[in-house]
Amino acid sequence: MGDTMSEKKILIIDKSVELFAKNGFESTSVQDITKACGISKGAFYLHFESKNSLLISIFQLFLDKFTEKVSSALQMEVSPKDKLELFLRIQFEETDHYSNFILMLLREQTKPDNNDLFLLMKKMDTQLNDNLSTLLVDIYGEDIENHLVDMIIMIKGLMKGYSELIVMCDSNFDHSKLARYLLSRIDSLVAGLTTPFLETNFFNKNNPELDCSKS
Amino acid sequence: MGDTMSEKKILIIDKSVELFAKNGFESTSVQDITKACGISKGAFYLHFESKNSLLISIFQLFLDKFTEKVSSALQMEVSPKDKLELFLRIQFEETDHYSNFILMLLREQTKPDNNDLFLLMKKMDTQLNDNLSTLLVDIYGEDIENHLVDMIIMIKGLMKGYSELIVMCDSNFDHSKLARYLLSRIDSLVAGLTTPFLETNFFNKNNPELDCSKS
Amino acid sequence: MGDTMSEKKILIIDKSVELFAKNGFESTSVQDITKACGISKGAFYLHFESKNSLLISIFQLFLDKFTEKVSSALQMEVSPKDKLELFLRIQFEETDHYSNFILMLLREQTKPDNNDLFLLMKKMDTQLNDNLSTLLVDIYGEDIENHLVDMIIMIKGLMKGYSELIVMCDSNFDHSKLARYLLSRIDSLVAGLTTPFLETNFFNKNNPELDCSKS
Amino acid sequence: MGDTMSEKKILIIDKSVELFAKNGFESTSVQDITKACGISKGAFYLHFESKNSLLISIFQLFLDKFTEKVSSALQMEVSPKDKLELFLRIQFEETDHYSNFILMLLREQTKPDNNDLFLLMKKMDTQLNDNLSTLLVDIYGEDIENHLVDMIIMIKGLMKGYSELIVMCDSNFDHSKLARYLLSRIDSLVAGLTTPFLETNFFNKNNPELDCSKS
DNA sequence: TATGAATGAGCCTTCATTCAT
DNA sequence: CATGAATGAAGGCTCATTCAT
Repeated sequence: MGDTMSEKKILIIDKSVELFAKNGFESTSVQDITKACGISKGAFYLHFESKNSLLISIFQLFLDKFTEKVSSALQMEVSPKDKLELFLRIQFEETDHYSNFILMLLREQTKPDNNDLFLLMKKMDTQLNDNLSTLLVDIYGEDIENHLVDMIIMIKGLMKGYSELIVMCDSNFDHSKLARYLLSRIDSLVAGLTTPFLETNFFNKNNPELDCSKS
Repeated sequence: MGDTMSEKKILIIDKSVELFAKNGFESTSVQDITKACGISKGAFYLHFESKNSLLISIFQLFLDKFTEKVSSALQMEVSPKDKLELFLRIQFEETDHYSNFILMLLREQTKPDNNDLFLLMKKMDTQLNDNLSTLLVDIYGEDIENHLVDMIIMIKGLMKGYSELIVMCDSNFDHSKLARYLLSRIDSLVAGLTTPFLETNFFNKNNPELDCSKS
Repeated sequence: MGDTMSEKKILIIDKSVELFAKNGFESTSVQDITKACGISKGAFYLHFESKNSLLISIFQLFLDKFTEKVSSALQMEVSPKDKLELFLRIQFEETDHYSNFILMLLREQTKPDNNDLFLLMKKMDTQLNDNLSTLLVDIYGEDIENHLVDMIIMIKGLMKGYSELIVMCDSNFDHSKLARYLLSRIDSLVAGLTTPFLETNFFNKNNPELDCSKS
Repeated sequence: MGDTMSEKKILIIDKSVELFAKNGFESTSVQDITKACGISKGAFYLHFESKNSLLISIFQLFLDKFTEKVSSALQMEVSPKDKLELFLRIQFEETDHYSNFILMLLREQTKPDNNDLFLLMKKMDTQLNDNLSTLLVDIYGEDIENHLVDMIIMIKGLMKGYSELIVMCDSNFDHSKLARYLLSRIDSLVAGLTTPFLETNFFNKNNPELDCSKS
């Protein structure tokens, strides 16, 4: 997986992302994929161990790209608020790109074989939480700490609300504008905070193993 | 379906909700269901026409209960704000109950046969939007109208954020307290509104047929 | 079976003849039959050992009625030619009545269980052959004997040709007229006979066990 | 279907013709077929879309061969009577080959899916009628026209009478001799014609759509 | 590398038959 | 006599995966 990928492998991934997104994982047969790629069924298994491992490869690939984008954004020398805006924009951009596939992913949860996938998704969510934490503290100072958990839940909620719009409609939203809009909403939310709903250590306390912070 | 259900039928629904939630619809075989119920494969078809119709029955059942609860809440003689609070609480309570199943539902979108299901979900979402609209105008007056679409998207996002928590963790949240908390957050959001992101007629404009307001 | 039949049993036979004729034996379920009769599935098995035994009962019943009609006709004191005419007419009348069912019967041939049915059909055909033999000799004298086998084959062919018409179309043919018409054709055939095609002992020689004279 | 067929496909057709003929279509499972062929269940679907489409393929195949044989015969430069003889011989030869299967075919009338099959059979019968019409007029002149419908019914009856013999027994009949024999019988029939039984336009009048001339 | 025929487990569904009531 | 819920074998079909070429 870490290897540079062959053209064929990339082709398979591209086409299958498309098909999975459109029809779902279970309803897309290996045959469908190979036909879309113009290759033989055998060729598929030359590149992937199984249909399931393809799914994991795709997600891994997505996660890698995403992580890289985000971390390079976070290293830029701009104000914390600009960083959060950038961060939000990246979320929307990536959602826009992988959207349907991501939606589909949410389905194939806990099957024994897909446990690897589950772990990957958990890892991704943890990253997201950590990044948001850091950004929020950078922006709003240490006073926000009592509200961190709530804020993260809410921000992810807001993002998901608009992400779904991006997925469901083909609306070509202006991601930059949307990011700025949400930044402003976040400001409002923070301004009105009084008593937190969730405890500060909520993420650590709940389901130490199967962490609750899964999105 | 409206009939009083036989014990067996209820058993099948209960177990299948559980299994669908855990493994997904496609990955749960009728065999799995009947085994979990301790009945024969044939017995399943005594109660449901098909695996698919079971899915629809479940959703219909959920929708009926939910609709009833909501509409009786909306008819209570309390302040608009109290109504919204009640409304939110009901969402969380119901989510808590059907949780995983609902999550799973979001997946089986495109299958031809599940078109009925899709329509049901669309209907439910439209109801949700309408109810929220009315409540918001009641509370914040006509000035909110320009922001209705954004507010609905955001409120649904916030609710979903916390709903997922309810689903993922087994945390016994205080739904009342959560509703009050969110009410306060909604106040903050409204207080900070300036320029809307989405147009007022967004729901009507996008995919008139296959309305975008699907959640 | 020899017993006088209960009303219920007759009801079942009537309805099932109809259904078998319309949809075929395999495609008609016991459920279909009991629903058409307005009785429970259990009641069916009170009257018939199995679906298969029902089939045999029906055929037996048909055969009994038919045999009786024919034999009473053959005992009438009329000219041999009139007897043949009567004989032909009965064939068409019965065909008209049981038509679709008879057609259907031709299908469920040799299945292990239906061996009884096969024997019944063989028996019926043998009777038919014997009757035709006697009548032909009565009419055309001993000279016809060399041609008996051919004549039987041909007469049955002619009858079947017109029987199919009766079955396929709903044409209300005048069975009497048709019988007279065929009588005339048979005359023509006999008039032109020269060298037989089949040997006199054809029916006895071929397949002693599984006699070839099956229709 | 027009393609040259793979050996495997031919094997499946051969074995299934045999099994269908012996047990009927409904009572022959795909499993039965594949077992008889020594292949796996899945392999069947590599060659045929469905069990039903196999049936149609077989019939189509038979019809093609048959049509070709007949039409090449009809183009030969011989006397009309010789043509009819040839025509009859071909019927018997082909019957001899596909025999039981054809018999079985007559059964699966009403199934929705088998509508294609029904149309094919109707087409074949219409061809048969047309060919016989032409041949009869060529041989017996225009005087026969009033009797065409009856003659066709009767000739098909005679043919069926002997065809069944071919099917039921394994008798190795001399098809040539049989054809000549029947030619002579047809002569006798024509010689004795007086008043027709069926009207000239019978085929056109009855069930214009679902023509009655189905055999 | 690449192919695609072949496999066989598994899926949804139907249905003849049984049996407790 | 009558019921109908329950059974489970069997049917048509799909599909991930393998393997000889």
